[in-house]
Amino acid sequence: MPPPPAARDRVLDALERLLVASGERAATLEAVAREAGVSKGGLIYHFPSREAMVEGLIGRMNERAADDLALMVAAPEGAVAYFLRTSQCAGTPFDRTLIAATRLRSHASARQALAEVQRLWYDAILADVGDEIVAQMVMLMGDGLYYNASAPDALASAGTPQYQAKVDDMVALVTALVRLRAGDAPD
Amino acid sequence: MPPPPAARDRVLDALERLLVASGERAATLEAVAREAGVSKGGLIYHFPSREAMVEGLIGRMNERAADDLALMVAAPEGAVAYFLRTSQCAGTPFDRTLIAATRLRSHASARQALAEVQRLWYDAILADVGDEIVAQMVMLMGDGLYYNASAPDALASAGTPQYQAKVDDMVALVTALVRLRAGDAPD
DNA sequence: GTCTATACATCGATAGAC
DNA sequence: GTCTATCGATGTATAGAC
Repeated sequence: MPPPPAARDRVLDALERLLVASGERAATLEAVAREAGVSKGGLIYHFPSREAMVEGLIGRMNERAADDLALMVAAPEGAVAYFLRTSQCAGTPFDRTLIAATRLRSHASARQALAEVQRLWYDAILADVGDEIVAQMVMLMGDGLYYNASAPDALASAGTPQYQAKVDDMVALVTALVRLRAGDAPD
Repeated sequence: MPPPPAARDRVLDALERLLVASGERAATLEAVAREAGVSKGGLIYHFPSREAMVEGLIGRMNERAADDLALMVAAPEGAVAYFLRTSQCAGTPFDRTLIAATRLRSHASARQALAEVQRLWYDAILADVGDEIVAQMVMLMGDGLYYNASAPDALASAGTPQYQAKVDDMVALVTALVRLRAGDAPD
């Protein structure tokens, strides 16, 4: 298969930046084309409609999520530690794509894709901790980390040593929680 | 003080519904006016610009958040239990207003108002659990609950007995975690 | 494959009748 | 206090040159 045209990826990059920084309202065809450094006509050659452009971003999100999931299940530190650590959004391409996708939740296909990613994450986390409630707590914490990291202001402070340490503490607490549930169940 | 004009509140109600169900892009002046059952001119009498309408919603969010915080600190079950229980979004007016406000995060004033609400919540939760990391975990879980509840699909399934029980389990686990941290600190 | 030019709808906002 | 009518700007999309 031939490499995808570079302009197509530049358009999706631009779309992501606008979505993350300014929300869906700012991500018009004109603004995206300008941000990508192409004309409106050039953009529309790659994505014949706005909806197609949105679908293109969702497709990219699915691809990158699959790659990330493979890293997650293979992480030597465990799925939970990997999940919480990467949910703090250090600014990887996948982070940007995922946050951009959450700005498109008014589109049913984006909601569906995000729900599927969440399901896969949950399965991996459950396999790691072996406890449904703890797994759900971890999922909620991951959602919360993404929610907080996705504020345009917060993106700067993400990945600082203090923040890193905080997440490490949380991982330790979750581990303690798993031991607590497995070891001395009250009843 | 005279009662605020009913049309003004109807407009904000309509704005909330559109934001929650369809996102900011759908919340145009025309659509909001139609949903509220007034004309565009009638809407603009109450909110002279779209920005003023957005500020109106943020103002309502601040009012309702203050009321909710008072309930939270006075809750006999404790701030954490109250916080997690209400974060599952049973569909109260405050829930709708808060979720609608999260759809406006591209507006700096909305981000600022939401950050302030979070700060007040955090203080109340910290006072309850007395442990910074646990308090931050609870905050993240609350954000996660709101994130998941705010999907248009999810609003139906919120508040079911199963969901209620899940949150109760999480409250119990947090309580156990607090005891663990307070009682037998490893070092 | 990318551009310019343009059509047509809809947006936010104004003016003025009632 | 609410309406209708309308403006200029901007939105998505099309046609066709290069």
